[in-house]
Order: sequence, then C-alpha cells, then structure tokens
Amino acid sequence: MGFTSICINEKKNEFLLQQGQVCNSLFYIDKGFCKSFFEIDGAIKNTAFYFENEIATNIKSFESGQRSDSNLIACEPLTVIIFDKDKLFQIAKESIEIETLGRNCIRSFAAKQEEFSNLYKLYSPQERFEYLEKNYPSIIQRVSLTQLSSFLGISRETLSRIRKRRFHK
Amino acid sequence: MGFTSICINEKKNEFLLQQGQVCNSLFYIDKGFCKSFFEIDGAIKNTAFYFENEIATNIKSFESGQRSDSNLIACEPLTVIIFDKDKLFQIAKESIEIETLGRNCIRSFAAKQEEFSNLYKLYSPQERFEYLEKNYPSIIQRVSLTQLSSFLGISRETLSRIRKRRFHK
DNA sequence: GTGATTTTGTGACAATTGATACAGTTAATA
DNA sequence: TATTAACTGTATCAATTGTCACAAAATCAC
Repeated sequence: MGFTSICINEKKNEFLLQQGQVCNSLFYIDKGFCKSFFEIDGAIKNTAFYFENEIATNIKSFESGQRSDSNLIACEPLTVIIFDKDKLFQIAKESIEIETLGRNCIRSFAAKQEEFSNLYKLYSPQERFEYLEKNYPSIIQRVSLTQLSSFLGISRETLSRIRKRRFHK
Repeated sequence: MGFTSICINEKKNEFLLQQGQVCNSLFYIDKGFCKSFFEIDGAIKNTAFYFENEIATNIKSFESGQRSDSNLIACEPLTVIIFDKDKLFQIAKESIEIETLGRNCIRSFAAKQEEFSNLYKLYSPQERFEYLEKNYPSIIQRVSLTQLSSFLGISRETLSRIRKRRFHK
C-alpha cells in the first residue's frame, strides 16, 4: 500500500498548483499560508487565502478532473500535507474514519465557499472588510492590503479609503 | 428501514427552509426552480437560484448542524426530492453507490459555490452578467431582473443600465 | 547598512453606481 | 374582465469607486 499523504516544505512564492494543471490533491496547511489567484489581463486577482489547519485546493478541478483555471502559491514558507485524490479514495474505502474525514473536509470547504460567496451579494465593500475583521482576523492581519483588495473585489485605493474612514470615526 | 427520499410538490412562494431552522436535507429539483435568500434590514437579497437536476441546500447548516441564516423558497410550482441527512448517511454506509452519489453532490455543490464566488473577485458587474448569459442562460431567462440584481450584487437600476448599454452596441 | 523593491497613503478627476421617484408595461389573481 | 401587484425603464443627483500619478514608509536582499 502506498503513502496516503506526503509532508512537504515550500519556499515563499512556490506553486502548489498551476493554471492548466489538474488538481489531484487536497493540501492541508500545517504552517504558513497560501493563496489561490487568477491572472487576468496581466493583473493578479486573489480569490482565497488558506491558513493553518485549513484545506486548500481547487475544488472544481479536483471534483471534475478538468484543468485548473487558478493557481495555488505559498505566501510564506509553507508546510503542507498533500493528500492524493486516488490514494485518498482508495484508503477511504478501507477506513470509515478516513472516509468521514475526507467528506467533512469537502463539506466544510463548500460551506466556506458559500459563506464568502454571499458576502458580495449581501454587503458593501466596507461591510465585507468589517466582516473579515470580525470573523477572519487572520486574513486582515497577515495579508497585505494590496493582496487583500482583489479578494474583496475592490481596488487597492478603495481599501485604503475604507480603513481611513474607519479610523476617523 | 425508512424511506430514503420523499418526493414533494410545493406551490410558488412556499418555503423549503426557513431562517433559524437547521437544514437537514438535500433538495433535488425535479421540476421548477427555487432560490435562497436573506432578508437584511427589510430588503430581500437573493444568493442562489436552483434549477432542474440541481441540488439545493444550505450547505453550511447542513454541514455544521447550525441554524440556517438563509431561506429556501419555491419560485415556481416545484417538484423536489428531499434527501434526509441522517437517512442518507445511514444508507450510504450500506451502499457504495449512494455514498458516491452523495459525495459527488456535495463536491459539485462546492465547485459551483467556488465558481460563483470568484465572479465577484474577477469581474465587473457587466462582465458577471455576461458570464451568466454565456454559462448559465437559464438564470437570465427565468429569473426577473428585480430578483437577479441582488444575486449579481448590484442594484436593479444598474442591471437595467447594463442591459441598455449592451443592446446599443 | 544600503540600495532596491514592495507596500501604503493620498490627491485629482472621470466613470460607475446607488437612492429616490415616477411612469409604463406585464403578470397574477379574484 | 377588472383589479391589483410586480416588473422594467429612466431621469436626477449624491455618493462611491476606479484610474492614474506620485511620495512616503516599510520590507527585503545583498
């Protein structure tokens, strides 16, 4: 029987997944953080940040076997545990615990996507920023404003203005 | 052994799930369509539309057992097949096919959430509208502009302007 | 420590969007 | 059919945001 998971150390700016590849892994973040991003017309658009004890992946590629349209890259020196899809499914058949674990990972990943997706429909840019401050402070604390702005769906300058408005209240 | 699923007909504007309830079901849409929405300061904010052959649920509540913060309501006369969570898990243990089916449902639900979540980070309101036109025309065709606008994260008037701009090109 | 790079703040101006209001149209219902 | 409700378009004006540009501050690499 092969290894279920592999522990790997990555330097900053090393890729876990590149656009065009098929994502066959779930990446469990042990230390550091990473992000997924798109490059559109030369501009970097960050779509997610993943921190310690979270699962990073491109669920669409992982689920369908299609090529990934986004990248996963280390934002800091990173320690990740890589769960290979095939091996995960294989071992899941033999162990109900692994099966449950894997299913919970996907479910919580889905729940988080749903939560973040709703932010853009329900709240203004400023309210989205405040939501992160309250519920996901690690994003605010560890991600630079330049990188955070595209995640919030706004320009860097607007994010700067939002912070300014808040401090003057 | 109890029933795995129940087939139900709902009239328009009947609830499948109400805010404050725990979502213990996956709703497979057989005919018609439904939407999930929030009510914030008296305003209705639509966050998803589900059509034939899709799974509707509040994945966060379903996953965690917490109370749902959103509602699911029929937009047309609706035929749904309701999969109860506990029964689904029970039968999944006995049948690998059901287990695989359930897992695929969750995965494809997650993939779609990820896809829609990215729209707000990558594209302008107009580009989001065009994305729906191209990839999810049924949303454009079957949902009124008034209802669609909050899903796109913009006001009804802005959506009206977008359509006007496009027709004049 | 020093120079280079990245990040952040800010001003000016154009473009977009939201809010409000009202009118015409379409759809739903009794 | 008649009546009501919901939907759509649009005008006006205020507020927000994006873009461009530049300077200060912080961080990184050697």
